[in-house]
Amino acid sequence: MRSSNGLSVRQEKILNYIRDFLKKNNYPPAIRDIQNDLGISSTSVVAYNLRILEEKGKISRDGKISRGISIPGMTLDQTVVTSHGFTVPMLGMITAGSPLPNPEAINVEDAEQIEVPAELGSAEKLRDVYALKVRGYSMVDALIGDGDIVLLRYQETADNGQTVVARLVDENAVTLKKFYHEGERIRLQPANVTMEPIFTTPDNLHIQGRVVGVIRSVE
Amino acid sequence: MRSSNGLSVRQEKILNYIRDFLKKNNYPPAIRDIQNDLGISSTSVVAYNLRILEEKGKISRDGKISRGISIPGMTLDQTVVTSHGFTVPMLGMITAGSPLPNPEAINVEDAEQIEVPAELGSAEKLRDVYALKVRGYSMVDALIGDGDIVLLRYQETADNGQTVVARLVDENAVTLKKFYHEGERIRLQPANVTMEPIFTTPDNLHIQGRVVGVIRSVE
DNA sequence: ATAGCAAGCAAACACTTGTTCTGTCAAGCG
DNA sequence: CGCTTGACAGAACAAGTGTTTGCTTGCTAT
Repeated sequence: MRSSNGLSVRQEKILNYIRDFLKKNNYPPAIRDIQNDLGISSTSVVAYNLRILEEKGKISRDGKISRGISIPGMTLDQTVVTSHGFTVPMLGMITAGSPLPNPEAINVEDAEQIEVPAELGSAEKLRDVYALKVRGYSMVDALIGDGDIVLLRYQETADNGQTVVARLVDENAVTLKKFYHEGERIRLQPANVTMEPIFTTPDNLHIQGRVVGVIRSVE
Repeated sequence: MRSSNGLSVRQEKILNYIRDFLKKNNYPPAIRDIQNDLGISSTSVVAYNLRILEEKGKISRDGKISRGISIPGMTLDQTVVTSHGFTVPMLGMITAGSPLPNPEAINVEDAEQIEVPAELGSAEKLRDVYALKVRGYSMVDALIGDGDIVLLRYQETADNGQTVVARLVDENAVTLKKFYHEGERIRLQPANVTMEPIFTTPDNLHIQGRVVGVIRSVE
């Protein structure tokens, strides 16, 4: 049984194991680490599959040298707290009315990461931050336009006037709007004079994050 | 002889060697790698100094495990296709009418550098890019608000409709406006319905850059 | 069936590599 | 002067680790 990328299940497991091991320890695993932790009966089987992984370019090895495995695309970098941005996962697109996959359901590991300028916040502040690409013009009066990337901090509550990603449970829709709690009801206000607000109840609303930054590329 | 950080010369050499080795190979060096490449006579000397480096927190080790050295602050990260952001100098503030120091006169080296997401352009495209912080609301209709950081590519010409930093020679003023070349005259148009355009001649105008990106932090 | 082959198994082997033990040497100190 | 301590040397040892070899399996094409 093979998966779509042409690797056997075992090879894929090994590859993932190496990746995880590297992330965790910052040095590569030994063949016997792989063998034991994946429950493989013999080191030669691991060696055999590593050879194939190398032929396919998934890993590269420094022959004979212990733990001489590395994964192309993974590099050891000095993280300089002061001058570096941080990366946040780009989880998709948002349009008024279009469904957005639940961030927690998404494999954040696999999501494309985008770099965020340090000016937009410290590492602390950027915890639980993700990015969405905006489609449409419903927030132009809030200076958010089509094609902009919005940075969102995941939170389930908001203050009046904040711009939030709101999920309407019944409609199963997700939308980017300004949030106003008005007595018993919630008003979701587009920042565009030509558009009407949406009214709903707290029951029907799940806030999925609040806008903390905007990034735009001008061509 | 010790250096300012309390490490002996040899310890510092070892530390640097480990760092370099990691960058180069993406896996840690063995004690004998260190020994040979630094011309140290015995593995025990290396082990001795490694112990000290660990006590001082400069490295961390996974005892007994071969090549189990890592440097706190260096982490193995998946570099996504978007690789890294780039830094551009933050040269100051811009408001309609306020003077802007000539970018070439500024010591770019000394300017505060801000990090730019790779999404805003490749290294190639970001050549000659600088940043300014926007004061005022003259460009709100172009989705640029007070406090936004605009990224500008230095260029002396522009196409109609592009947002540029324009210096009015006679007035000795600098302003962020949309650029329109209309026959013999130039129209500098604020993106704000409540504000009037400025008309001038090509002689009196020096374009100092064009907006290529916007970064906003929302509190 | 039978040969071929990918994949796996088990054990033995040899090289790597960290550790430890025993000294040496110079500097600081009462 | 004898003692201690930091730094280093050399060598032997014990794990740690990659490789190799020979032997199954199970499947597929001939």
